[in-house]
Amino acid sequence: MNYEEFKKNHASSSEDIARNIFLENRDSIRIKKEKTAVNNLEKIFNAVFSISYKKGFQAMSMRDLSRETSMSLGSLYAYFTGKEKLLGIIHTQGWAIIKKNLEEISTAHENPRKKLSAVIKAHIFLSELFRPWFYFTFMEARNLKPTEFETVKAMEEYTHKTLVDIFSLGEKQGVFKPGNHELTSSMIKGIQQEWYLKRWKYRKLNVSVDQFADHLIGIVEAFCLVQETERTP
Amino acid sequence: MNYEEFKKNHASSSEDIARNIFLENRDSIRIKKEKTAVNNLEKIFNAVFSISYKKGFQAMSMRDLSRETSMSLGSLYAYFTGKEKLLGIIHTQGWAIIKKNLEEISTAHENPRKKLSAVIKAHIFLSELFRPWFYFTFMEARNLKPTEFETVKAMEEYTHKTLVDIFSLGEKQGVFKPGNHELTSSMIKGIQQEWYLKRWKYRKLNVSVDQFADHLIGIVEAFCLVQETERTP
DNA sequence: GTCTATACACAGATAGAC
DNA sequence: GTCTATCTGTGTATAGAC
Repeated sequence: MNYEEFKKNHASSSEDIARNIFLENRDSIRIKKEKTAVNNLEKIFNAVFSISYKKGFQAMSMRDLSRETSMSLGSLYAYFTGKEKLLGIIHTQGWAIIKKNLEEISTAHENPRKKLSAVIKAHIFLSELFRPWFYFTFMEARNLKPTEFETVKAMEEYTHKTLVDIFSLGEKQGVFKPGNHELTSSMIKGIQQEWYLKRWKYRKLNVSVDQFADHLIGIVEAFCLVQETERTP
Repeated sequence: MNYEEFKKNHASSSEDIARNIFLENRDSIRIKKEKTAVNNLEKIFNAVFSISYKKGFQAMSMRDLSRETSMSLGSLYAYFTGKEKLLGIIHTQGWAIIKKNLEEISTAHENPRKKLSAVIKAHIFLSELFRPWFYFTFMEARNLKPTEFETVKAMEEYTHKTLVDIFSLGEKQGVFKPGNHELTSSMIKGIQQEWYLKRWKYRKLNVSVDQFADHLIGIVEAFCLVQETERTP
């Protein structure tokens, strides 16, 4: 599985996401016509990502957002009740996207080695496909209300646990070496984060998402796979 | 070398740092008595880290800072000309600390394997020792003026290059396998960042900084060291 | 549905008494 | 050196015309 294939199976356009947000927040959105609402929501979220990427969500003023979307302040407030609500919507939606897609993948494959590489790749490909959502969710998590922040941490632990379980399974089957799987999994997550946090760096180094994913898998397998020589002495 | 040993050789107390900041910014600081200035600067920086950690530098108001330091607004402005200047001082000082210490280390050791592990460890230990500085420098880099932001990127490339050079040297000497050293180095940096960005997680997992560093080195060596069996067939 | 105009709170920053 | 009081700009948010 490479990125192109992954994209075909998992692509939801940013229009689909906007529609989803519209449907889930119909009560707080004052606009009733679906087509207009979805269109403008898409514009709004893109603008939020663009501005927040440069200076952070806190530093983004509603006037900035108004300028970037070419909508007036008054109009903006017809789409969400306030800046905090806007933040909440993005986080909720962001995690929904990630969760939905990751769950699909981690259940596939039997063989631990294949399972491991599939899950690691899927996570990276997903972060590439929804990069603004991943970046935003990581960088702006501090601004969340405690209850919302808890769901973020829970999600972090869920993806972490997925990896740990695969390592444990593989160890039991004698495919992976024993070791501190918690730590190994955390470090893998750190590298995955590197991909979407420092996208500019890899663009500059001319590294494709497939190269990046394969390199990571190479490192992980070198560390955890039981060597041929050890299995057939 | 473990963390305790490292600490003894490299510890500058937060008072030392405050003194350094005082000496380097004497012209913009209105307070003349060294003892008072150093004392209050220390209090100020600790407060900035504490508040920024929770809600970010942008969201921290001068009134927040006044409350946390038990100093009045007027007094604060005797120590720096404005909020932006404060940000600049922290970044400049942060990078100075990191650079000074890393340069000392990367010149030691001849053997590439030892050199690699020393540099990787040193970086992690340093980030542990000056965690607030590392965390702040990473999370608040977006708020810097372009010129200051450039020095941050330059520093990032400097530490990156240090690793790449060690891998190249080791490859030439037949100690390390050939491979994409740029990518390997980047991934190591990602893991190092993981340590100071998610400190809460490792506290919860009960992982010490020594364990973390050793585990990382284990992974890297499994991947890049030329195997015994390959060297003596 | 979208706009302009405006209310009101709070930000950063300074002046000047002590 | 430190304080209180205050200036001025900008922020979020809303009311009401079109």
